[in-house]
Amino acid sequence: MSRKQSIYQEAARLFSEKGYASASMRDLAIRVGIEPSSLYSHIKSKDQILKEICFECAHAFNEGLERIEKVDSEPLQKIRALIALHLQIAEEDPSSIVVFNDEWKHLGEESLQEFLTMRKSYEEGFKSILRAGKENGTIRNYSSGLMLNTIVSGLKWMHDIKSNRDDAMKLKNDLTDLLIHGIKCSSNKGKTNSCS
Amino acid sequence: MSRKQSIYQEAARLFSEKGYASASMRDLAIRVGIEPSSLYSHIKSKDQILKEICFECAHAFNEGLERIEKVDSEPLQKIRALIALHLQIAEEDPSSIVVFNDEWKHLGEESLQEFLTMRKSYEEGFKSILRAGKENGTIRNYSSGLMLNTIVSGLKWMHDIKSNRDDAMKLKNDLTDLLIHGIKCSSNKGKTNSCS
DNA sequence: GTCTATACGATGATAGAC
DNA sequence: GTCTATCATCGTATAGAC
Repeated sequence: MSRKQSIYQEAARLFSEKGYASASMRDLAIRVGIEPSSLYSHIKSKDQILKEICFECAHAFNEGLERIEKVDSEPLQKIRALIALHLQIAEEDPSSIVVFNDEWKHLGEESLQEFLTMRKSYEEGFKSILRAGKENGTIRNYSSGLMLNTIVSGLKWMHDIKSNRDDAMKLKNDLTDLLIHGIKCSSNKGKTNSCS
Repeated sequence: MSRKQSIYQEAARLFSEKGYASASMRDLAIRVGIEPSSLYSHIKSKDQILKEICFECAHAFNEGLERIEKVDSEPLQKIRALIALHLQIAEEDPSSIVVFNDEWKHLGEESLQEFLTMRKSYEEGFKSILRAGKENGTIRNYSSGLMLNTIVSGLKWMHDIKSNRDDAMKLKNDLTDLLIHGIKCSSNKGKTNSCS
């Protein structure tokens, strides 16, 4: 692993543990094992690190969404796939996802706008799928914003599940089922308007 | 409102917006309308403000839980009451709840331990109710930690619902139903083991 | 209680030798 | 690329006049 990679990795861990504002470049240098000033041979600034971490995650979500949108399947199956996407991204890089979730507000003005635009775009795609499910009677008639926010928030604690737990797979399946049960229409013998 | 009260109120708003570490006493002084040094005639330190905000919320949750535990009602009804408690606390003081949710990790060593103990106690009470529901067949057989975390996380986004929205009540009811649907056993004609 | 003045440590970042 | 040395700035908090 290159020094640059190691800096980004340790930064994600540090930012996720202490928060971006409380994490100093001196802390980071210690973890990397060099002097603080040496960091700047590899990175431009502290803000730049935050920016890259946040946008890498944002791209992962938006690309995942695009992939899922293309598949021809039921809305409820697409929501399952989106939940799996969240769990997969969180499992692959738990530190980065915490930074993405909690520290994006420290992005600079211009980056922040771009970030929020990307988030908005993701949320709109997510809600479109929910709406399609409401229209064909497979998803309950709650506000799509309500369902979006509840599902996404309900997934945010999962990063602190150790992925080496032997029951990690069961946990992920159960969490998915719990959330799906919350929005799924209990199909009453094919009647499409059986949702409360 | 006393100056001290106004300092705490503005601090909660400031900390919730910028995060505890990024919020400076100079920022706070500007919002209150006095010089930074004057703050210290009313408060002991920045840490002290954080401490009071966090523990006030923590007490509200633990007292609410105790109240609910005493009532003689079905586990599922108690979970409904707990959800209502979260929504009520968030509605009463949205800024403080954000600080409670996101900034507790900046508490000092000794306060942090006490805070985590209180949280643990709340979580154990919450899980006991879930377990009772699993045992009498009204709540699905998921891990109680899984259900606890998903419900509590799923409620955390609600603070940015403006309480003056005319559909705020419907949103709260729908959110409650969504979460309850997730954990409720679909009762199959009285069979107690009808949970998947 | 509020002010002015200030102590003093920590911060992000740069300059320049090697 | 890494170091030592350093800068300018901002942080929390205190002292003491009014």
